[in-house]
Amino acid sequence: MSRKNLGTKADSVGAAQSRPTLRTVAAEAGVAVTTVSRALADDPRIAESTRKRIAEIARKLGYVPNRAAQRLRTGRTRVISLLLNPRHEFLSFTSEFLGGMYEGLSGTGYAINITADSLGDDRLETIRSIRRHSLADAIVFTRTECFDDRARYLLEHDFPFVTHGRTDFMTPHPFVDFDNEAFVRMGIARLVEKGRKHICIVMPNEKYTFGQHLRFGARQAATAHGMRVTIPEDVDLDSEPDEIAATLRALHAGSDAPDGYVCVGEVSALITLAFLSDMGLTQGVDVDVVAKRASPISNHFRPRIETIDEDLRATGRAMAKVLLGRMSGAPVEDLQVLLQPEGPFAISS
Amino acid sequence: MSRKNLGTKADSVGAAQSRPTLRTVAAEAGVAVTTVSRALADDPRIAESTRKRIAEIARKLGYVPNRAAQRLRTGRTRVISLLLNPRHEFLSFTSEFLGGMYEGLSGTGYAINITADSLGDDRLETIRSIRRHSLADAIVFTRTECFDDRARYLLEHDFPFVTHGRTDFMTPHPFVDFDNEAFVRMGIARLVEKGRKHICIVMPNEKYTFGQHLRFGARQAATAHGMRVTIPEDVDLDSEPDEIAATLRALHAGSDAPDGYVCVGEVSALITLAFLSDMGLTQGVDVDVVAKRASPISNHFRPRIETIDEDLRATGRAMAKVLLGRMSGAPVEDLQVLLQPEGPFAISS
DNA sequence: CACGTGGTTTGCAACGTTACAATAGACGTT
DNA sequence: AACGTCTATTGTAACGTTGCAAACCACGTG
Repeated sequence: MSRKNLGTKADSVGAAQSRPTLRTVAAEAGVAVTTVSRALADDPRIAESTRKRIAEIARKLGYVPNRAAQRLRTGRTRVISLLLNPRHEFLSFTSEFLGGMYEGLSGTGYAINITADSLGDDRLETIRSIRRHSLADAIVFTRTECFDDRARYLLEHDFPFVTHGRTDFMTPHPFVDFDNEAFVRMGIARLVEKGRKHICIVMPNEKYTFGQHLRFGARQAATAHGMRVTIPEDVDLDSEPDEIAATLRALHAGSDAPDGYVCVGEVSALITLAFLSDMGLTQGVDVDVVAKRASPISNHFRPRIETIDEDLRATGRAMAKVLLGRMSGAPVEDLQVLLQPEGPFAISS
Repeated sequence: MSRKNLGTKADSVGAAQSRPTLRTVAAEAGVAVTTVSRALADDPRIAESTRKRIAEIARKLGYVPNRAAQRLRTGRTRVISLLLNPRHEFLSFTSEFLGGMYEGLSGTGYAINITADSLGDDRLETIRSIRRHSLADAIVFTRTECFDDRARYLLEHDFPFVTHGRTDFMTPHPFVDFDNEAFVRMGIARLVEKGRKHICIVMPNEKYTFGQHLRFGARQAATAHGMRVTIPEDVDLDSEPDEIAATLRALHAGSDAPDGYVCVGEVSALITLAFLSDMGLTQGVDVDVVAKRASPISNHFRPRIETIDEDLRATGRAMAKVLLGRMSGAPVEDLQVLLQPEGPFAISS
């Protein structure tokens, strides 16, 4: 039971119960610890033959590297922090996106760590803490703002990060974004095809860069098609559903009410459909709705609406790729991805 | 620029740029490293006066403990792994739940790590890997099955875990569950109040324990109220929406069609409402629907349905509490939480 | 005045890994 | 035969923390 190790170095069997370490493997292979470390890291300085032999022995012994020791030694964590805002990210967004990131990181040894970015008052505090405690090698966040303080902080400290969405900073940084301009143009074009004359965009948010892109794309399309486009002010994605419904109602009450709606997300779509239902308006007759679909739940919305898709799983995968690129020092121009919308699709199922 | 440290021990200033360590603090305070370690860990062996003094110095120097070193030394990670199935958990479920867990763990120094539990073929492999690589101190998973292989494995290896949902194992283990029996009884009772005669439960899954509870509760309620309850077979939560709709349609086509529906989740509710809409059935007239509400999106469903709430945020918080309890060795009977449904509520907004 | 007795504090030795400088062979060149 | 020049491998020393055994220091006691 308590067989003690006597030899300090030459014990090839030794520690019966605990996990094998580099030393165990080295003893078994009759080489130095360093050699094993290098061999397993595919260091070219180790001869192919010994490399193979050591790999085989390590496999046989069931050796797994101790992450904590690696972290201590190298200072890198192999962890990526995903910042989530628990007040906002209650939607399917998170999971699809997460799944994609996970796919993209699988096999790389990187783990994803969830961090809520604003349980306290100061969301920067969370990021500072990640940096100071070395909790992650890189940070990802969403709902990027035009002059995002998080991005500014991370740029200043040269800490690897990737944003979902662009910023308006002069300094380029890695991002993955959805082409919301194209999205809104497509949405409006589709509604124009259907003969709609006055289109309401529900509900971009000026604060976020993607809101700016939506506005810009909407204005472009309005000019191109010579038609009316309304973007309600003082109300946005983050507003209470009641407020949003009230705004839509007010807009509808005026003369020249919208007869087409482009919804920028799934909650927006649900709210819009609820509004139409409450007002007794019929989709496809009185008005038409086109919405961004980012998850399968859109398929079940009734009345059916047409959708233009944002592939969040692909977004997550792209995010992972960009992250890995950032950490291996790829040039920033290769780390800026703009994903295109697909559609419009009529929901069939 | 390259000022070298000369003294090995007595350098109180030294390393200008890098993070202060225990040694730095010790040097500054003129005490041993061990003393600092103990002082910061509130070890009673350190005199109150020195403890305070050291704490103050540590604060001033901006000392933060190196997690990697702590992990290496203690063997504990301060990480909790949340297993998610990327094929299933695409819903708001995840985020609300996550938010709650995060709240519950905030201030404890524990981080949440996301792990997809079945990107490969074998979901146990993921868990083995967590155990073998010491990637986490505890594991959380959802969609618990009656004889869950994950739970069995973790029980066998005495690895801390908490399930969302119960199992049928004899060995008790920590869990947090929602009282689905009570939920379905409430749902049926409400439909009975509304004069409904034949109720369909959409769509529990036999495989999961919660499906069993739903069935059991439904049968109980059926007997109590002397009414008909149908639980479609061969189709469940995880089925394709098309199949589910087809089943509902088939059921509706038969004589004695259901006139009341209890939906066990938000997707189920959306699918049911879509089905009703497609069939031209009017909620509140031809049929009534009661659904579990687990996130704010239910509020926007139209036609409005009554809901019975599962508070996922509270679930997450309870989860965190149970986890902490498990890791500090609390008796298992204190680590079994059954949360009650609230409602029924008529959606107002 | 020597002597335990507690409460405090100290040094040392790990934990498992990797970076760095050094060394041992093998081999062709002068 | 002595010399450099590779290439493959080795030892040693950290990284920052905590557990353990030992030591210190008043202080009251016999």
